[in-house]
Amino acid sequence: MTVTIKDIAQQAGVSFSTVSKALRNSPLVQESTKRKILLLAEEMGYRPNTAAQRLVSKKSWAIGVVWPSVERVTPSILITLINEELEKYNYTTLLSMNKIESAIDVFNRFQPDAILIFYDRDQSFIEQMPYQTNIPILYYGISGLTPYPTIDVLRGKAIRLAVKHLTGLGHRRIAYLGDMAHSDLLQKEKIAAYEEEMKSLDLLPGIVPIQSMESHDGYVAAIKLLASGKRPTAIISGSYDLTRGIIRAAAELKLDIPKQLSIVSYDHIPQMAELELPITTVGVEVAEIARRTAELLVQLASKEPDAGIDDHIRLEPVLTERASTCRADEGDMGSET
Amino acid sequence: MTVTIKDIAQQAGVSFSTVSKALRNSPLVQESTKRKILLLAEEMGYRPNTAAQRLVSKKSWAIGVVWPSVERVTPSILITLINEELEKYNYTTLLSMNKIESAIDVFNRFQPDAILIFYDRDQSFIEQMPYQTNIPILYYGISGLTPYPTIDVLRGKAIRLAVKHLTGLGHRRIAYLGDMAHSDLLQKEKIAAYEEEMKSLDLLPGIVPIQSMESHDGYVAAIKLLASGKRPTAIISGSYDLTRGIIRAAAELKLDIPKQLSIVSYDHIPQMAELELPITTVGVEVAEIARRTAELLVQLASKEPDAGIDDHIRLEPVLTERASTCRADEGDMGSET
DNA sequence: AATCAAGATAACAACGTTGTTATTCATTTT
DNA sequence: AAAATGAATAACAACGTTGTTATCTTGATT
Repeated sequence: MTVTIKDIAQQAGVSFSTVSKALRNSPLVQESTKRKILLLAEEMGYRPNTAAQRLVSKKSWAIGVVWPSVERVTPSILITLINEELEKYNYTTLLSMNKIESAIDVFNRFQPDAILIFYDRDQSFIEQMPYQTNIPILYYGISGLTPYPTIDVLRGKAIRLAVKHLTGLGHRRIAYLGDMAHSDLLQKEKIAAYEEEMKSLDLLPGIVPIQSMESHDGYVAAIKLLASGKRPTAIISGSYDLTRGIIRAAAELKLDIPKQLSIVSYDHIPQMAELELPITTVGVEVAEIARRTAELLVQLASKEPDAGIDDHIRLEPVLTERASTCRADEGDMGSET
Repeated sequence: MTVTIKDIAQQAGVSFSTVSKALRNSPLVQESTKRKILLLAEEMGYRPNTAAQRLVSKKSWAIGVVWPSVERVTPSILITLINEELEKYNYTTLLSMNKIESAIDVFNRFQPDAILIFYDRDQSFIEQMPYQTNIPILYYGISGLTPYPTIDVLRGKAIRLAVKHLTGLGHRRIAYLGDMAHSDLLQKEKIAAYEEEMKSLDLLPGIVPIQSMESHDGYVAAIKLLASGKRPTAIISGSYDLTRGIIRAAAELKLDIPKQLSIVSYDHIPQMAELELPITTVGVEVAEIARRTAELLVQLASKEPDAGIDDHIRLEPVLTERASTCRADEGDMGSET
């Protein structure tokens, strides 16, 4: 039913190996026959059989991604960008939404050249390691806890940058608004850094714990925080989604950003600059994360035991100053407790 | 590097074809050798090479899904369930997050046995049809507009059920809260049905248009709607996400559901019963959609030009009464305009 | 003891590619 | 004119499976 190189060969009156070479633009076949074959292939609707290619070449040109059905914005942007980066290397991205274990099963059957696993706080993944597979694995978002290559952001450092930026602007009452859910190690690292940094500056940490990371959670928490008497002059937000909620809350309470409230948000994504009010951010630019992740994946995929590749990357965050932060207004400033 | 049946054969001292048969549990090989081979395979960490299997069997046992990076809850649940259903048929689900055209490209290379495309309002998909592929395609969520097999919910009918239920309970002021974005045909069908049904009952339709389908949009719209003087006694919500927003709004305004406000929501998902207040819903149970979709996909995948399969399915919605609706309270009822 | 059946295993072709090696044929070189 | 060269193409093996066919045992039947 489907067209193979043999069918083309017959039509063209050449051997099938000539067709193969012509399609791969080998210098071993004459220009004129090459053109003829290419034309025929197009006409006949030829599509190479990847199973056969894979069988002989040992490459699938696919990267499997374990995608823990996330609904948050930032990871969703990240995976989109990684996909784009991988396309540049001629790789195709395939997602599996199963739990890690069974996703690995799927990929064992499908044999992508490498697997990318996103850390998911709902997965008790540690017990299951190491996974039963011989496909190289890259973990995103969790350093130090897996035997596998990892790429991650120095989250703690990002938060420290935020604290320093705000104290540098004269702020003393700086609250942190973020997820404190039980097992989410990514969030924990940020919170620990915040507390440490504040204490080292002799400031009182004020953490607003919330259960989930949705925008509305940020809104509710911010309303509560800002409506109280001794409100902070600055907030560090744990994510883009939360920040949107905080902005809504501030608008509702008629608080001027940044005059009455400075905001620094984690998550360095383009959307931050496109909000009604451009937000000062800390974090690694999501495009850079994507670039580095894709690069590392491709290295891992090419199996050459190249030895020397650095496969425990922690990316350096930066602070990007935008319109949401300014000097603390002395008049509006509360006394530190 | 990787273990093949030939390696096992050598270890076991039998021919590789015997190994193949043993692994597939053929009756043609002795029980004792079968056991020996199975054991060896396990020990040596054998994994069948799917490329080879596919090459000879012409089946990939995979279904490709074009997944338009959706962040809404319901489609996300749906795809999860479809995945589970397909596993029962031994199929594996692979997602591609590319735009339809390039997702098709990916799948052309990977050759799943069928492709499922989710209708996405952001895709101007119609111009591109028909797609360049010979893999069978199933469309979800858009009937009548594609030449491809389709599975869909009778959305209009669902909304009519909602209107009838509410009028049957004596409600006359019934608002519809849903997305009216430009090009979203799925939403349009619901709105049209709502208007028609209301008019046929001599009631004045009241549509609250919103731009997006996120929970917060529902919240904002509901606050505006309910805080006004002549508020409706019932709301029909266009989706689960919106409904959550509406519930929050009602709580904030101290409106009792259902005494002061009845709610019927589109989207028949289990989560509806698990909210603080179980919600009356209309729609096709998401598990049923998943079941029927998987069933149809498998039929399409098995290529047999079975002729007789019905490949334009529209599912019948049902109304599930829960705690969010009750008789209209005469006292609280506004006069219809 | 020679023949037959059957049960068990081995051998082989095929799937659609790629890469290597062999063949053909027209040219150039002697 | 015979030999050497080189370009173009053909032939073939290999990748790891599956399914069909062939071969070899072993024990039962005559």
